[in-house]
Amino acid sequence: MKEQIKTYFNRYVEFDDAEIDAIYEKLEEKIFKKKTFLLEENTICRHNYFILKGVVRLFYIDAKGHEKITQFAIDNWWITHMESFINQIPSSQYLQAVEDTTVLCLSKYNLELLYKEYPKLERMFRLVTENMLIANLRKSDIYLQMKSKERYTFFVEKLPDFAQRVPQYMIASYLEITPEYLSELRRQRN
Amino acid sequence: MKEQIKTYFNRYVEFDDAEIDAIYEKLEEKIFKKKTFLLEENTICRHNYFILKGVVRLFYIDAKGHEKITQFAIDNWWITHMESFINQIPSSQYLQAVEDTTVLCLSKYNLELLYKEYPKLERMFRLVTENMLIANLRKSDIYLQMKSKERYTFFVEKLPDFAQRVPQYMIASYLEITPEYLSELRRQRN
DNA sequence: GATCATTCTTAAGATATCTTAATTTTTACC
DNA sequence: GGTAAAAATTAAGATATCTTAAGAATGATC
Repeated sequence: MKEQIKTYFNRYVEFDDAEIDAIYEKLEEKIFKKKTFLLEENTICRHNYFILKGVVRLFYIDAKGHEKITQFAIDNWWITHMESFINQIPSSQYLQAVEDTTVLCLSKYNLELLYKEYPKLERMFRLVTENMLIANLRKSDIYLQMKSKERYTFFVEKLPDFAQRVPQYMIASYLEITPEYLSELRRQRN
Repeated sequence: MKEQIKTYFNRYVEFDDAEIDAIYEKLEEKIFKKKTFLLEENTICRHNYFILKGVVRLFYIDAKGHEKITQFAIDNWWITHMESFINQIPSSQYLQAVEDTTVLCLSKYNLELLYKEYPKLERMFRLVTENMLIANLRKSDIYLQMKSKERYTFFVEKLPDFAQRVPQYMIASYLEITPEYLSELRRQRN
């Protein structure tokens, strides 16, 4: 487990083993069974989660009572409700395990401690956050340019890791399509 | 001008005057006349721009030849094409002054130098990037939950600074509405 | 102040996507 | 292996939004 996080961290900034050990000590490993909530609506998100293995979704319930998925995350991704975690305010969304998921929990408190002690970590998260921002901007661009059908083929082709581990109605939700319409799109040849 | 950037920087991290001076030296002030391009499609974005005064838009031309605006920025905002700037790859979008605009240009090269010399800056941009990410996620949520009409009233009410300085067809583009349809929405009382 | 360019509006017909509701298929569990 | 729960499909009617094309209004320039 420590190997996995070490490999990940060193992709961004070089940490020596002592540093990794010290950081690792502040992380708590936890298992969330399928359908378990890592975070519920209206509660403050105290952790940023690093997924060692599994799938997690972030979603909210809309005015009509339907779930709308805004983010998925799998192995080697960080997931949290950003606004809630960063500003320590109540979350408008839920974080839930889509399959049995093992995570490393990094509390806001420990993170701030670590930032003080290891400025390198400031750099790492600056880089990680930049990547998240770019990914997010890219997602917006895709939704802006593509119709439902294209979004679906794009998703299935470009993110097979997700497409295979997540039920179709969740993909529909993430792609901002009703499950019924996605079903119709799939029927149209190809 | 230096006062303005000092105030801005100190909102995130405390810098002393010597540090501000040193950072300020690496910034180049520039004026872009209305309709001038700060960045053109297919070129690498070499700078991150801090807007001292003015309005800038980020947009691309879609398959049908229509301009699609993805971001606006006004006084005291950073604007760049993130993916192009961070990874120094050709940009898929244009950056253009909507009105006469004064900016401070921070080159990728100078930024990397400054990161090495002033780790505090690493922290500042980590925080700035987090805020950008949160703003972006929030924007996505809004587009997900609101119909065109609501997006428009939301925009006009919540961002009057933009609404007043930008022509209506640009607002339409930013809100992902055709100008014709926005016109119709406005006619519907209120 | 006239003229050209830019921006905004109007309206009719087209289309992508949703809603609802019922049915079928697949999966999970005792 | 049978039954209940979850997921996926089908179809008909409704609706938000777009497209096209033309005209009106506003603003900028000599």
